[in-house]
Amino acid sequence: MPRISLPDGSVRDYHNPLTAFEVARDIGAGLAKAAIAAAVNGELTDTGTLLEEDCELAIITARDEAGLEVIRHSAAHLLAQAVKQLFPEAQVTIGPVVDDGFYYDFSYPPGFSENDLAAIEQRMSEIAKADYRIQRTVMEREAAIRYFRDRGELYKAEIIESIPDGEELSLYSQNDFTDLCRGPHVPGTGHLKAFKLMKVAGAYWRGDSGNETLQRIYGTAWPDKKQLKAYLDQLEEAARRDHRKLGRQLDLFHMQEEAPGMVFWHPRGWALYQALQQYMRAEQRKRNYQEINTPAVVDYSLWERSGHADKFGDDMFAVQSEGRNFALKPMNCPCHVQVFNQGLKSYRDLPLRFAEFGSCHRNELSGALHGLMRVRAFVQDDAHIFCTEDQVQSEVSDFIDFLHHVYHTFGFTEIIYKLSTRPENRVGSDEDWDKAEAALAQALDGKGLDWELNPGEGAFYGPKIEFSLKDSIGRVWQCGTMQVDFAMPGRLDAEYVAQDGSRKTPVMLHRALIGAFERFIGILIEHWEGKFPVWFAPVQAVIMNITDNQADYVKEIQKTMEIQGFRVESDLRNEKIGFKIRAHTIQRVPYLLIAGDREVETKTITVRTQGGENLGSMPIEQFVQDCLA
RNA sequence: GCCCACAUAGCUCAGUCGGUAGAGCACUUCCUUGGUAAGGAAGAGGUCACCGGUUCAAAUCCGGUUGUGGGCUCCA
Repeated sequence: MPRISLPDGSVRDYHNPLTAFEVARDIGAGLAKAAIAAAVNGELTDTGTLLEEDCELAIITARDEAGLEVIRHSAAHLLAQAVKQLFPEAQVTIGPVVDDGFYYDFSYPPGFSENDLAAIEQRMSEIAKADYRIQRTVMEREAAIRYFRDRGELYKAEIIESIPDGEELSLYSQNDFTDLCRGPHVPGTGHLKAFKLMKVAGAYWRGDSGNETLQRIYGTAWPDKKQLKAYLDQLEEAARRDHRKLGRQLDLFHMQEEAPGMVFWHPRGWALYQALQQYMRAEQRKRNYQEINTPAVVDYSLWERSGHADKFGDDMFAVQSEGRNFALKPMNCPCHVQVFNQGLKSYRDLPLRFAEFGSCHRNELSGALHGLMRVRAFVQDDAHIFCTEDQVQSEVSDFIDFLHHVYHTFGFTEIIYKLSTRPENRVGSDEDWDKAEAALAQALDGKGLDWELNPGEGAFYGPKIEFSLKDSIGRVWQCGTMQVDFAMPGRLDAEYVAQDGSRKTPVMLHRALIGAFERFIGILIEHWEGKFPVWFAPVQAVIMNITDNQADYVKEIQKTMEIQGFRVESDLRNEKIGFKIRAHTIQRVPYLLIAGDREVETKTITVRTQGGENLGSMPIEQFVQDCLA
């Protein structure tokens, strides 16, 4: 005699056990038709779940966020069924829901091509149209292993073997296809109305690059066609912000075959770079960092002593000269310790903060390169803080304030915080790790930040906080970092004289705010869609004449402003003013200054913003004061 | 590095069945001196990424290399 409580507060009594679907049908035919899952006492389950006892029941439809996940998960099964029908020798592995969609990994050594996707998607549509019922069954572990092994699904059998004993194993069947799955799933394939296969990619079995490469097919799925279209439109919109496209359109930088993963900065792009560097330099100075500079090519023995040769090895560019082995530095830390080691340091000198816009080269895997986001030559806003253990937490706390100040200046509000803790292979005592991890966690908590724990992901020498930002299509890129290091100062013989006259090894904090200039600028280009604020814009204003009569006047104004340090260009081309305005608007120049006979006469310029607003005529001094200063 | 795809003029892209290449924008010259998102005309510009193969003939078909894009792994 189950008593069912519904979300609207109403209660229904039934004489016999019944399924969630039957309750929905009892409430209304429309709800029954839309039902794709159910929440029983808050737990998501199938609409076919039998309700035997009193419970709270919510019928989940495609409008619910949980419903969307169910749809995507079922779409993954739909994909797997279609693939098994078209490619019977393919083996299924896993098919989870991801942001905006789903994927399914198959073992299919011949590989899928993009042409196959169209056929698979076609078959998916047919299966969806047939509206097969999706049924859940439960199986014993051994029976399930046998079941999948008999069907040649060795990966599935392996997955089941790795599931702990005692857990209930559920299988979902639709027509000729059965998959191991926790569920829940939509009641029938007909509920899957709007999906699209996006791409095929390689992926490693169990995420290990030593394992077999599986074929991963990505897809997206939505409650209806309209939402699917909105999503596809949004992707197209995001592509317009792509920093590689804008980099070309705005003439900021280029890359070419002869220097894969390395950037040729053009005048306008380099202006951005300089603006960012000068800003960071000024902010660091305010916070008592001392700027240094260290060599880009360093004898390999230093990398052996620092431990990087072991861990970084192949990622370093080797340089040979006169029989000596050098490497282009992949990071700056060992060099900073060399600066620290010059002269005897006292505890009174700590914390000592060395900053360097350090040029690094890393021979990244060719497949990892990605526009400005992942390059082989980059400059970090790197700094190393040498301090005592007691100073760690306050330094970390100050650093987070610094980072927030900078990120907010650039308009970033969505920052992802991750704390990575001790890995299995590590140096340093457990007490050291306890202290360092606690210092980082307390600094994060002290700021009231919402952070994520990454257990075991820390560096071998210490724990770290990662600060990440998103690009235009939501990909997450790490920018800032704060790492505690117990190992390197000792390995490289850094020490200071403590209060009691003894020699002690300082703690070293590795930290960067923007991370790599290249990546950060890439993110900034996408963040602002190339419409940089005036202080940051490569060209802050373009002055243009109406006719040749004003050419000298325009040149004079350009000179005046350049002397004051502004980035100003003139456009004296024999073109109509509308043409020039269009050209520089497309180039995202914040201010367009127009000079015709009227302006020459009154010694003014007429100001138009990038957004098309007319600010009227004013003397050049007023423009500088109101708009540029 | 691995999987899939792509590479044609400075840029964005056409190029069917294998028969030696086309547009728009940009560029150069001339006309036009025009007041807030494209004035007009003419011209120049390509060993179709590179190397090899098939063929009477390759931008086109096949193999390889390099680079790029989307993922995986790795990472700032």
